[in-house]
Amino acid sequence: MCAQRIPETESPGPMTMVAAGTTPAATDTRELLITSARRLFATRGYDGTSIRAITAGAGVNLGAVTYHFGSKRALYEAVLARVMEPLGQRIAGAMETGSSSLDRLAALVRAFFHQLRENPDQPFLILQEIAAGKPPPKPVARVMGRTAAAVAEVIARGQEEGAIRAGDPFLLFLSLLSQPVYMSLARHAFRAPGGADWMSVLDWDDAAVQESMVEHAVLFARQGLAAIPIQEGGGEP
Amino acid sequence: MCAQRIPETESPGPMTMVAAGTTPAATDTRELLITSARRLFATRGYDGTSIRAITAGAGVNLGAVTYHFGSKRALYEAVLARVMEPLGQRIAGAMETGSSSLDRLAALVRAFFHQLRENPDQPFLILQEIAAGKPPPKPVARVMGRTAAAVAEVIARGQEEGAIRAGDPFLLFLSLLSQPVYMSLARHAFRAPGGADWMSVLDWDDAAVQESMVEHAVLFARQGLAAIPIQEGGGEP
DNA sequence: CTCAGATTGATACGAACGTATGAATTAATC
DNA sequence: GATTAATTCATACGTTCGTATCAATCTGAG
Repeated sequence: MCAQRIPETESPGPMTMVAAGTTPAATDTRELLITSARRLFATRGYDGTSIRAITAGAGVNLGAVTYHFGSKRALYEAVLARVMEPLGQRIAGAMETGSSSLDRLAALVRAFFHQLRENPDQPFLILQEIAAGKPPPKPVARVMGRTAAAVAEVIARGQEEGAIRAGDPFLLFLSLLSQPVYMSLARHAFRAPGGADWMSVLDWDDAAVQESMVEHAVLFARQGLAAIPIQEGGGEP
Repeated sequence: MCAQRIPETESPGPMTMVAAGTTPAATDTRELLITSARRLFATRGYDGTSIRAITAGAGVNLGAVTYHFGSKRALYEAVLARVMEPLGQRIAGAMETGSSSLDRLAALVRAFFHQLRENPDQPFLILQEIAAGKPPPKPVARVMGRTAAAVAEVIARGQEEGAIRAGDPFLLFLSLLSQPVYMSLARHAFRAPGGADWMSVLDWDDAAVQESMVEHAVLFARQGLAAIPIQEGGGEP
């Protein structure tokens, strides 16, 4: 079985013709490239990662990126697609669990946390381009779009049932998502060398601490969503 | 013959000991560079911005960056310091206002929002390096450290008073901060070209929408912090 | 075995990068 | 006006980048 070129989701098909066939053994090179690129893009950023570093890390020839993906950019998108796929699946799974709307949303937060814990590089890969001012890459936008639609619907239903407070479902979705994303980011960002004293209280690598962080975020989100009267302004009760 | 300067840390005077009080008109170049660099770093990222682009944007000579800052990196840190300074001041101000702890923290969220609205480039500049896997630059870490300490103290006091629910003050601080940061990021990230249908509901540029976003986040944070009994829905520890 | 196509390999190329250098110019002091 | 330091300017250097090129090698079908 031989031969293919630039399969993946998007199909620019720059170079040779595709002799539609099964995946060749050489697909190994593709996988090696994606693995190496994922690691480097996450730790050094897109612009900070050279094709030479990627191919060297993968133990393949310099020309492999051009051959298998057509360009550095296309490889980057392939990495993002690979990264977003399990996230999207996990989110979809979380939205089908549980009984009440609030439970479903709590499951979403948990799913996000666990996904980001198993793939610590994920928030970096996703936020990188966004933080650099560019629009989110296609694979990211796609999964985020699907997620937002599904979550907003659950939120709207919860509002009808009276379990979730009034408010724009999309804004509530953003507030929800902010918890796992921001905290996973902080988890790595605040691993300061020399240990800044103001965060030395937390040992981010301790599994128990991580679990308590998840529970904290779930509780925070749950309270933030709940339809509960809260006294505004003023002082103490 | 050239002279050396490079203040290294941003605190001392711009350059050599100039005759007291007389700022050489050439300090303009420094400001022009910082302004141009800030804009470009925010919209293109550090690696994506060349010294040539910065100097061209500032209308000054190519060598100006090396002369006034010593290196591209030093200019970047100067930009960050410039950016973080008003943020830190605004935060400090917010923490001194209001009566109750909850109000103080609500003021903090509001202050963050308004700061980020007036400086839309700020989250990009701050998150860029973090998202690229590097530790947060010095000026960022400094302000964040001060903020975390102050906020955690207010939270701890609120907990003693019974106004704020139990929980790690630092985690609560992160949940609090996540609201303005994440939403300001989303505000720009989701300005999708072609308008993704799932977010077309929001017109991010509408001032009223922005204000409602702030109020939403404040309410979400307030509810999330509040010491309020919440009925546990399904399986919660 | 043969051979065409798929893949890998070594190398080249032009562009862009950060920085260095030293002359030209400006501003301040005497 | 002369002197000197501060700053600007034009240009050069060495490196690294993404990509292109094309020969070498591998693989499976006939």
